[in-house]
Amino acid sequence: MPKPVAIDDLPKSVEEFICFNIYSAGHAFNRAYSPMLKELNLTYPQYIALTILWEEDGLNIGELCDRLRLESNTVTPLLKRLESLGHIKRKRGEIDERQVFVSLTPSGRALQKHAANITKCIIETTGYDLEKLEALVKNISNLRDNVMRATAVP
Amino acid sequence: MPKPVAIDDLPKSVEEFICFNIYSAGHAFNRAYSPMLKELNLTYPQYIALTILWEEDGLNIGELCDRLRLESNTVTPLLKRLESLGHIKRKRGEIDERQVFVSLTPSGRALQKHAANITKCIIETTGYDLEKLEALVKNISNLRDNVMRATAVP
DNA sequence: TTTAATTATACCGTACACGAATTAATCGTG
DNA sequence: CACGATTAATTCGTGTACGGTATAATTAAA
Repeated sequence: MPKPVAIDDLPKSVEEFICFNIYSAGHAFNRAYSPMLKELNLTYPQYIALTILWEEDGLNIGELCDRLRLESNTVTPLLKRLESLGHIKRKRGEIDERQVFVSLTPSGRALQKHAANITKCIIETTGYDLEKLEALVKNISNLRDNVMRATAVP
Repeated sequence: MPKPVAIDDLPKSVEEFICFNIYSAGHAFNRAYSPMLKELNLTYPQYIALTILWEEDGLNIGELCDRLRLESNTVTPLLKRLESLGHIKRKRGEIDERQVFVSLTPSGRALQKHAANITKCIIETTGYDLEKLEALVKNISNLRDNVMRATAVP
C-alpha cells in the first residue's frame, strides 16, 4: 500500500508531474524514431503494430488493440493504411464474421530486418544501458497497468 | 557512460520497449484525466498549458512551446481554442511584433481551484506514493532530456 | 425461436502533433 | 542605409487518438 497523498506535497509545476514527463518523453521518442521510420515510409504507431505482428502474426483487430492499448477506432484506419502500403492483409473470420484477422505480407515481413538497428539507435539516444532501461520499463509498465486498472469501467 | 548495447540482448517485444511503455502509459494517463477534464471542458494538452500559465503568466508562444516540448504549429491552434473558450488572451509584443504573449483571463485563472484535486486523483490512480513518483519523474525527465539532446539538430 | 442483449468492427467529428511551406518582423553585414 | 539571413508565429496536409454512434453478426433469454 502506498503512503496516503499529502495535499501540501502535491507537485504544482508540470515539470514535476509524472503524466507530463511521460507525455513529453513520448513525443521525444516519436521525434527520435521519425527520421529512421521516414526511410521506411512508416509512422511510429504503424511500426509498433508491425512489431507486434512480427512476433505473432494473424491476430485479429481486438487482440491487436489489447496489445497496443488502443481503441479499435484508432487501429482500424491505421491498419487500412498499412494495408494500402502493402504490408498487411485483412481477412474476415470464417467462424465469426465479425472478426477481422491481420496477417503480414512478404513486404511487411521484410521490414523486420531493419528492426534491430532501429532499436539499437533508439536505445543509444537514451544514454541508458540495457539494465537501467529494463528496470525503468518494469516501473513504467507497472504504473501504466495501475492507471489502466483504476480507470477501467467495471 | 552507459554500457555498450549488446545486439543479442536487445528487447524484441514491444512490451519490453521503453518507448512503447511510455507511449501506452501516456494514453493511460490521458484516459485517466479525461472524465475530470471533461467537466471543465478541457483537453489534457489544454490543461497542461493552463498549468504552466498558472505558474507563470504572460509567457510568449515560443516560451510556452519550450516548456510544453511542442512545436509552435501544435501550440498555436491549441491556444486559439483556449482563447475562444475565454480562458486566455493573446497579444502581439510591442517591442518585437513577431512575438505573441499569452495571459490568463479571470475565467482561466478560476480553473486553477480544481487543480489540486485533479492532481490528487491522478496520483491515486498510479498506486504510487509521492516519494516513488518523484524518483520516477527524475528518471523519466532525465531520459527525455537525453533523447531530446541526442535528437536535436546542431 | 423470435426477440433482446452483447460483441467486433467501422464511421464520424474534434483535437492534437508534426513536417513543410508561408508571412511578417527583426537582425547582420557590408 | 540596404538587403539577404534569421526568427516568431501561422497555415496546411497527413496521421493518430478517442468519444459517440452505427452496423452487422453472435449469443442469451423469454
